Amino acid sequence: MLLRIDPASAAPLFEQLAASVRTELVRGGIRVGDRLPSAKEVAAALDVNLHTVLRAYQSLRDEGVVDLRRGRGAVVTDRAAGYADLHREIPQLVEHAKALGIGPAALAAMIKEVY
Amino acid sequence: MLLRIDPASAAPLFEQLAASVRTELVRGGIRVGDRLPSAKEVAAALDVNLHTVLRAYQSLRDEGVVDLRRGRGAVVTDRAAGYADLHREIPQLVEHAKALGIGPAALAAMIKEVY
DNA sequence: ACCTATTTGTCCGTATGTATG
DNA sequence: CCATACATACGGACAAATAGG
Repeated sequence: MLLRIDPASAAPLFEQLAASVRTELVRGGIRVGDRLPSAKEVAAALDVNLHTVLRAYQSLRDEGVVDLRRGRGAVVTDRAAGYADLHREIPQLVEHAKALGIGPAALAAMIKEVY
Repeated sequence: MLLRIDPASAAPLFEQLAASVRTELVRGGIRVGDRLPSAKEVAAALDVNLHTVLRAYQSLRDEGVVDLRRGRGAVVTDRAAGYADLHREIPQLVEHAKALGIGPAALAAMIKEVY
């Protein structure tokens, strides 16, 4: 599992952190039932404030992605299973696009269009 | 409009504040399109921290009750119209209950039961 | 067009409380 | 009982958007 933040990004740190967790869920680096590293650890590792990490975790909790409890930490709920599905679907889609000679920008544009 | 907090309550201050706003919406003290007092004002009036009020406002924003923007403040959205409906329905229900000789505790118990 | 005040947004720091293991 | 970890609240600082003069 690798949580990252981009100091150059304009996005708030806590959103970057939450997005990083979601990306790991899709990538398979974090799975249902896993416990996220404690906010304290993440804060120390990324050199951000503890509250910033907690806020990210709380937003994930509000989304239903993790179960957040005192003394226990943040555990990925089964409601995050959808991310694992994307974990399978996305590479498949990319392969199909490649076979058709569709580049990443064009594919992304199509996704946005449909969305 | 009268926002209140109960120091004796175990509920978090920011939730009490959000609840107080919702109550005012139901009571009719705040209506759609109204602008809530600035977080700074509320903080000073209730002697709580600015961040605590902002957190309450942000939770109301997450619920879609208010539109929160820098420099402008918190404006009640039309999605809060449901509260105004309760504003009409509740007194009506209470009147009917009174006519039937049903006390407040009994009525509340019925509400919980049905809920 | 400019400046200023207002107001929320984010981040950091500190402290204390509370549930978990 | 104790260490861990999140929950809340306070405080300070700066940024960014908005409104008004």
